[in-house]
Amino acid sequence: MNKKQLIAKLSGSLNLSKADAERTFDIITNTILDALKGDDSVKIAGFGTYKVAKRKARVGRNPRTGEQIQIAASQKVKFLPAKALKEVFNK
Amino acid sequence: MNKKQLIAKLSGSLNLSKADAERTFDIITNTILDALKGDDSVKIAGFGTYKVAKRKARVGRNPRTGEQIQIAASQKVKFLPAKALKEVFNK
DNA sequence: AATTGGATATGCAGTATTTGCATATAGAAA
DNA sequence: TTTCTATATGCAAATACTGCATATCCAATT
Repeated sequence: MNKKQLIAKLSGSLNLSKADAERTFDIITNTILDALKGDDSVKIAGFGTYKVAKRKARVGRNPRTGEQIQIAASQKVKFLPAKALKEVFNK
Repeated sequence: MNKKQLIAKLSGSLNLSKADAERTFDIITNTILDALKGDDSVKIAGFGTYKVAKRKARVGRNPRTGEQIQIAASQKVKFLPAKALKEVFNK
C-alpha cells in the first residue's frame, strides 16, 4: 500500500476529502519529524517509539570491488514497535 | 515527547479538540496496522516504509542464568526511513 | 491519462551492529 | 491506580550496511 491508497482509506474513515485527509496526514508526520529534530524520541503508546539513533563512523567495503571504504558517522530514525504491536503479529 | 504531548500539538495545528485529534490519530495508526496485517507494506513517500519482517527461530540465552534457550520465529514491524528523512538528520 | 524524473528494491561480500532471550525495578503514562 | 516501557546483564546468530547497476515502482507534471 502506498501513500495514495492510504490517503484514500483515511478519506473514508475520517470523513474528509482526499485533499484534507492528505493535509491532515502530512501535518502529523511533520509534527513527528519536528519533534525528532528537536527532542530525541517520540513515544506513542500502543504503537511504538521513534528515535534518532547515532551511528559511529566505521570501515566498510565496496562489495563490488572489495576495496575498503571509510563510512562517516550518521544518524537514522529508528522505530521500536510497542509491546501491543508485537503481539498483533505473534499471537 | 509522548502521545499526550503529540496530541496536544496536533489539536492546535489541525484545529480540532484534543479528543478529536486523538481519534484522528488513532484511526491513522490503526489503518496502517490493518494494512500491515494483510501482509502488505505501507510506503509513505518522504517519510518511510513500514514493513512486517519475519525473523527466523534461533538459539538465545537467558542472560541471568546463562542457559541456552530456543527462540521461536517471530514477526516484527520495521520502519525504513525514506531518503528525505535520512537527509534531514545528516546534512 | 500518459510521460518522466525521482525514489526504491535487489544482489553481492564481508564486517559491524542489532536482536532477543528472563526478570526485577524504576519510572512514566493512561 | 494500574498498566506500559526502559534499563541492565552475556552472548549467539540474524541482519544491516556499504557502492553500484538494473529493474521497478511512485508522484507529480503535462
